[in-house]
Amino acid sequence: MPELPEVETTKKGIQPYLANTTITGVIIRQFSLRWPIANDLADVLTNQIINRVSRRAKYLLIEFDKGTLMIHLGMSGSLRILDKLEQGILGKHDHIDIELSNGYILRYNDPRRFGSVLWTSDPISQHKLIAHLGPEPLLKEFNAEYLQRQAQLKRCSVKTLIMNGKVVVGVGNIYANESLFLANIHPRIPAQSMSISQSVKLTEQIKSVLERAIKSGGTTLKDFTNSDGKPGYFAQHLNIYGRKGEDCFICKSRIQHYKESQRATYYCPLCQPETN
DNA sequence: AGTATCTCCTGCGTGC
DNA sequence: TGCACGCAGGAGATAC
Repeated sequence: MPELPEVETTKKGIQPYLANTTITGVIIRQFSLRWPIANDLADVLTNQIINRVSRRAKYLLIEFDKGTLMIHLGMSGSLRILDKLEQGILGKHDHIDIELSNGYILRYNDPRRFGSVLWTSDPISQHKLIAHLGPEPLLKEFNAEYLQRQAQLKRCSVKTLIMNGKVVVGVGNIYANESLFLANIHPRIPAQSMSISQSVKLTEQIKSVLERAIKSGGTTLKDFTNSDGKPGYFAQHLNIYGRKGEDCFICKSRIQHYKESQRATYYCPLCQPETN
């Protein structure tokens, strides 16, 4: 399940193979993703030159003179660069191949098909899936003062707050759990009840956990063409996520679990008190 | 208008 | 061994 660090790692991995190449062909084997693939996508992309690859929230953006290809990996999507020897080996759920003038192929695989591949000729910042998004978590505009201000405007829990893409992008369920643990904040407290010092700790920990995950994801970059296409947090040490009933690494309390907005939520009752 | 719930999908773990 | 089942989750759409 790619979160922001996995998307960033993917961007860094594919960028060197894509920039300044021409798309020579596109093979689409499965049109039914989160949104249907446009029937003319292959025609639109073929013969276009890729200018650069960027990222906004969890969208990978492949930029051309005429527009942008927006790729979201959803829950289970991945992108791989394949060299000539690998191109004949087709795996299950290999939905799209984008053939490049340098001989490599960019292959999109997505078992659960929650992802999307969309073309837009709009200025990307004005696209409806992008325009309303909150700040990038690693930029300065995401800070304690900002988060505190947003928290005052919302009637939801602090966990729901930081997972809201209009407030801040890229904080998925795993990193929401981890950053709240590291900031010693109970996930269920009302956002409005957060103190300034808690906002400070929370923004710091969100940035820290994402930055560390990106760094560890980077270790897979060197064999990106041969990797399984799923770099990321698996290699990373998780303090709280998925550890229901196990002992907290800090205080040895038993880690608790409940569901919040249909999402698995974990916390340590001692490290993350529900009252201040 | 702001929140909460629903929804898409396949792979995996569990229990019989 | 195999089957049925429940669960997992990003985030837009839909329902309140």
